[in-house]
This record gives sequence, C-alpha cells and structure tokens, in this order.
Amino acid sequence: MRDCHKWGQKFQNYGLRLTISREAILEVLINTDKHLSAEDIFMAVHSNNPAIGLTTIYRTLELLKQTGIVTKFEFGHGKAKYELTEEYSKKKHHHHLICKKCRKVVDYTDFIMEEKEYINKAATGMQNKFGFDIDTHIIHFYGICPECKAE
Amino acid sequence: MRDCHKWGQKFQNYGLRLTISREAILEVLINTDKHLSAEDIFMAVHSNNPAIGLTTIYRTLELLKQTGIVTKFEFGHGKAKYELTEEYSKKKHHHHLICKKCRKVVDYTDFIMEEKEYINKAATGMQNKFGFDIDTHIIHFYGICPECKAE
DNA sequence: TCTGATAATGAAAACCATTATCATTTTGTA
DNA sequence: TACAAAATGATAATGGTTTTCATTATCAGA
Repeated sequence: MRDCHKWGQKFQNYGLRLTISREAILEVLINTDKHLSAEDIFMAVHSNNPAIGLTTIYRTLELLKQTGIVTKFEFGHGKAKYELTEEYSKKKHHHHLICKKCRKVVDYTDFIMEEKEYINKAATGMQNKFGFDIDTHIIHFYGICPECKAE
Repeated sequence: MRDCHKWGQKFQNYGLRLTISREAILEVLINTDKHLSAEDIFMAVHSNNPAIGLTTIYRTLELLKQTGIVTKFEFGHGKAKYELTEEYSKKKHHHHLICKKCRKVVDYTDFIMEEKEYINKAATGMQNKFGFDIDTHIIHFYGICPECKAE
C-alpha cells in the first residue's frame, strides 16, 4: 500500500495517530472485497502482527467508523461486518444481498440510477415531513442463494 | 381481539399450539404501532400475565419470525426490535427512519410506488445475475431528528 | 374422562460479541 | 532527551440472547 496520505491527513485532522496497528487494519480492509467481522480482521492482522489484540481491532474500527472511513453493517447474524466507505474504497456504490441460510453476503451494483432517484425523493420527502436530516441509507436484500437452493 | 383464526390456522399448519403466552404476545404486537424490543414486550405482557418469562418471549418471537408473522429488525443499537409483518399488521408498507443520536425510529410510508419499481427491477436483476431468490428487503434511512438537531 | 406422548414453559446458567478498566507502552513535541 | 497525551493489551465486565433441564400444559386417542 504506502498510500495512507488520505487517511494520514484525516487522522491528523482529528488529532489521531497513524500507528502500526491502524495501518495494518486499514491494509486488511483495503485488500479484501469481502465483508469482514472484527474477528476476521483480527485473524488477518494477527498473521503478520501477532502482538495486536482484538481490543485494538474493535477500538480502531470504531474510530474508523467515526471518521467516516469504514461502515459498520449488522446483517442480523450476531457479528457486525465492516467495510471501507465508498470514498475510501475501490468498490462502487452497492447494496447487499444476504443468503438467509448460509449467511453469505454478495454485493449488488446494478440499477444505481433508479435507486438514487427513489432515495432522493424519499430523503427529500422525509426532510419535509419530519424535519429529519438524512445522511445515509442502507438497502439489504434477503433471499436464498443458488447453492443453498440446490441442497 | 379474539381474531386469532388467521394465526390459529397458521399455528395448526406448523403443528404448533396456540397458548396463553403466545396469544398475549401477539396481542401486544397488534395493539402497538411502535417497534418493540423483547424486553418491551415482556414488560407489556407482564402486567397482565406475570407468570410469563422473558425466555418465552424470545422463544415465541423466534417462532413468530419463522412462521412469517413478525419481522425482526436490528437497527444497530443492541436490542432487536419486532413488528408484525405486513400480512398480519394494520400498518401499511413502510420503511424506517432512525435517528443516529436518540435512536428514535419513525415509520415512513411515502413513495412506495417508486420504491416498488426500483426494488422489482433490482430483485429481478439479482435473480438473473446471481440466481438468488429474493423474498424480502429492508431499507433504513439514518439521520438526525429535529429534536436532536435543536439541542 | 383418563392417559400417555409431545410440546411449551420458567428459572437459572451459559453464550458470545462487544466494551470498559487500568496499568503499561508508544508517540509526537517541547 | 523528557514529558504529556494517546494508544495498547490483558483481563474483567456487560448485556442481549440462547441453552439446558426439570416441570407443566396441551392434544389425540382409548
């Protein structure tokens, strides 16, 4: 990687330090296209940096969430999953497709224009109706994946 | 109430019994327009039926979820919330608007046609692309409510 | 109505992801 | 280099949810 300028900057602005642990965690997040739990990240980091504890993973993820670098998702299966926000990720804007049986999560990137249209209308509507300022939305689709269907 | 035929039927089909506890829990769910946690339901049930324990609440909610009578939501603040599915509820199809500060949840029912259009396209797309059978989706909007903004 | 098989229940303990505590180490800066 | 602030790891605590297990309620058939 060695491309931490963007975060380095962000960390500075928040008075935070860019430490080995934090770099290692970011590196894991950058080099995956999966949806990792804190424990997944812990194990990935652990292979190179056995000294980094699970507590630090959680703390750092919380920090990264607060600075808008990662998003935390709860798919409803106990463990939360984390991924880089659009601004910091190579991934396109996407939603999640979750298999109710095996809990696999797949990204879905089509029909973004249609989605934007709907979301904008809805967000404006809510602004007017309730005075809520909307800044994020999530869309999850639940179903059964082909592998589980085949069983 | 005394209008349990629909569930009574459903319970029968699954070889389940329609007990006092289950009726009491359903009654609470019917007579609210809020998003209740297991504990909320426990407390509501407890006033009339002090003998019913929290374990039964959890077990029953899981059962109701499996039979498609209630939906479980995880808004990401610890406790899961439950509400009747559309088929069994007086509520219209709606989505959730969640205040990130005070965690209030508000229902939002507008722009359903636009939503349907987008969701149908997306669901069909996913069917074709991944072979996933989609049967539910959730849309959550996150923001700051007017009360929290005022503070 | 009784009876036995099965399902449902409550209390308590177990679970397990996440958070808080606190003493120690690391970091950036004077 | 020295010092204050931030970061860390090990451990304990938290808290919502599940399991366990002995007891009780329910239903179908005799």
